[in-house]
Amino acid sequence: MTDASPENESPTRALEKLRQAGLRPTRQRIALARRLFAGGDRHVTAERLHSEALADEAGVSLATVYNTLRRFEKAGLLRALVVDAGRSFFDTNTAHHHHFFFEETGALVDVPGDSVTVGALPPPPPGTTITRVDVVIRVTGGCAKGDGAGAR
Amino acid sequence: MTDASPENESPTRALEKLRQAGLRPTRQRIALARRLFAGGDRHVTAERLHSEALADEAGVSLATVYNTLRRFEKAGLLRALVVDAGRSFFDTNTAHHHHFFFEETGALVDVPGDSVTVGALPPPPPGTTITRVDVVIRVTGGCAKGDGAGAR
DNA sequence: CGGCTACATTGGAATTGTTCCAATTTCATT
DNA sequence: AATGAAATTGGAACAATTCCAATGTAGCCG
Repeated sequence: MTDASPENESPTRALEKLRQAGLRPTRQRIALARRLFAGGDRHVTAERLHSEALADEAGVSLATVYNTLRRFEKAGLLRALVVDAGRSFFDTNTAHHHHFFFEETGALVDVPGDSVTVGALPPPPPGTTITRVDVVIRVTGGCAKGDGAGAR
Repeated sequence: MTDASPENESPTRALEKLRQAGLRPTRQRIALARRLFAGGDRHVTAERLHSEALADEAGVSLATVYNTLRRFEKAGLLRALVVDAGRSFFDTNTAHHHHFFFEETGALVDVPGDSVTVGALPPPPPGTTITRVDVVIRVTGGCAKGDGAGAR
């Protein structure tokens, strides 16, 4: 039986990620990395991850959650995105993809595969380079499940 | 000579907008509406608009700026957008269009015309309706001018 | 006009999400 | 085990925004 819940998941994947990023594998980082990378793709806020991590044996302070998320982001393990005022999401899927945003619930869900294509891009203003193109499809009315990672 | 600066601009357009939205044309709202709607399209933050409005005769408090922006938005006179953490922009162009975001300067500029086209949209999750699709093209390196309204 | 009422404005306090900081702890190496 | 660099932590500091209760004003009605 292969139980993939963050709790029981072998820390292998988490450790890999940390080593891959050249980050010291501390107790806290491992705990956070497990929660982030054990299952499928996730979209978490700092607060959410923190409250989850409280359940873990090694308590993790909110400051550390913020530090860690920022480090992970800088290391390319996460992508930050801002969709509504006042909170940032961190997306464990760093590949190029887009999002549904449920206006009522504030949930964020990956758009499956390549079902969004941006046609022509305008030339970037002279002297600039495009670093990334974000598409957010705002939807309303659904029963958005908390933290979806969309289809692959 | 047709001077279109907010100061001298006849309040006609501003008043129209207010009446159109069924909002009481108070001194403060008129002042703000003039600044917002007198020239071309704009992208302002609350703080920015507030500091501009201090120059106007009728002082406008920050609280009122926030109230007014929210009302204007609800009335469809403005569109709010959030691009980076910690501040909202209000866009006087409520038509369907997209944006360049200058990562260094935090400036936001309209993408000219229809030069971005979103190809296929995925079906919205069951039970939901798409309210809007935002495309943000993040660029870096340019000498972003403060508050651009892009080409038409 | 004078006054009534509902709506607006205001300053300041409160909230929220996030960053900063200085002191302590932990990791990795020797 | 000792050491130095890097990480963690609680709490203070911050910035953007909202809330609140008191005051002011627009518009209406007689």
